[in-house]
Amino acid sequence: MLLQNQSPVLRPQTTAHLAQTMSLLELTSGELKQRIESAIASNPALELVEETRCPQCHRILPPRSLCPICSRPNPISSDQPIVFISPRSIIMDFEYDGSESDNSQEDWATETENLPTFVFRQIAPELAVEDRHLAAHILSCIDEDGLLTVPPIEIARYNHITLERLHNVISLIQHAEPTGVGSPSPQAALLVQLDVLSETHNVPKLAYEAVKQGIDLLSRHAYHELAKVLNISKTEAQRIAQFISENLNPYPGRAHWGDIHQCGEAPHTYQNPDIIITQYSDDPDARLIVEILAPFSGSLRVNPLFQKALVEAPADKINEWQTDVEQATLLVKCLQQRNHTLVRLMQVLVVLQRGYILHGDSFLLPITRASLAEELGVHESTISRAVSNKAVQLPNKRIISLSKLFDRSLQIRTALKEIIAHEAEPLSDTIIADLLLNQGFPVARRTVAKYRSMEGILPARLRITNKIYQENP
DNA sequence: CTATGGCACGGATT
DNA sequence: AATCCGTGCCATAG
Repeated sequence: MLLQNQSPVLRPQTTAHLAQTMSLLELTSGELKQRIESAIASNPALELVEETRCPQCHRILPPRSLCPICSRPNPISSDQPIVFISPRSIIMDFEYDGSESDNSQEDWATETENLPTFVFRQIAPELAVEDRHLAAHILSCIDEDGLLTVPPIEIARYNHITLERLHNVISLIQHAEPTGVGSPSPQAALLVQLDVLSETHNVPKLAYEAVKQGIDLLSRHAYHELAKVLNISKTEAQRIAQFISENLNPYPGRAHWGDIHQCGEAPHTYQNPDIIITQYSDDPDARLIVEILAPFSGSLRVNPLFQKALVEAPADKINEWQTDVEQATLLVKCLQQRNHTLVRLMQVLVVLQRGYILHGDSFLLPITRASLAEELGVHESTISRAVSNKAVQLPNKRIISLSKLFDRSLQIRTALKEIIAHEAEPLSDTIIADLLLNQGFPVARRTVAKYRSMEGILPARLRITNKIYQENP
């Protein structure tokens, strides 16, 4: 019966199988959840079986499986991490208490970019119902820096509304966390931040003017000119500049993503993890535990009862039922394939990047997707798909994009930041390139320049001699 | 003359 | 096949 069933199913659909596995691979757990929910809703042959729990640690487990952690004889230290699919679903609850449930929610909730979601949640209560769609639209236009790149007029025209109404909504967005998000320019973001800051803190009187009139001077560190414009002394100007660079952020979107300024519990993070890495104990040699989050508790399978019933199916239904079973089988298989791939991927990856996972940016090894693909014996595009769009939570509670583990330049960029942070006097790009070479990073001078601008570091000429850097790990 | 930013090419990524 | 990123070459600013 099995053969009868499967050969006609699998042979013609091998390509479909492959294609579906691929498409499942690149899904976030949240997206996967939706995908599976809709599949279950439309296909009676699919069944979600109940979860079980490990008697010792109460982890939720797939049915009939042993707890991957408690069942290990020696779980404490080993090079090999424990990697497993964890059906606990701490995932993606985009609902906020409002009575919101219309289509605009889908628009943004399914996006993998979560800064918009984060902001939307905050402003939702204050938002008029008819402006929700508008807010979602605006938020979707925000770039990684948290700035609104599309000119407001275009948005207004597109939605057929007045500029005034648009500006009301934008202003609401700007005053949400991170303050200034959704501003059309760094300058506007700074102004909003000053505005908010002045309600609770003592803001230098001229800071506002400095930003308003001297934004370009400020960014070039041209203090004498700034002083002239504001009609104050140069040291005054420097003080104001200092205040601004310490308290304001021209790119509101960058603040929360990478930096480690809050070490406590994870604050609002913009992205829900797909993978969670924890340490078994405080021992630095302790084994790493990698949980790949499945989007539902329990596990998915083809309903055996339905399959049995197939034999006695009424004549008019038999075709329909048959395809249901076929599709269900396919989906389950693809899902297993996805999980299998992810597990193997993480197993290798975690071993390789252990240093980074435990000790931070400067230990990141430059791994290429291609090399990993070779090691695993899969096509590189498979890795590429598996890696994209996924977020991973590290033991220190930071959530980063999985693709960061493949970032060839991060290690160098942190080294570069180190150098500049500790420099006694501004070093030119050429010298920095040499220093990096000594540390084992052969980078071109030109590239140093690029990394600098990436990190928002000014050219040597414009740096102050003994600049104090706020961000120190 | 030196330090940088812009443009374009080749390899990696998707 | 389209796109992104590191790099080399050249023009420009100081």
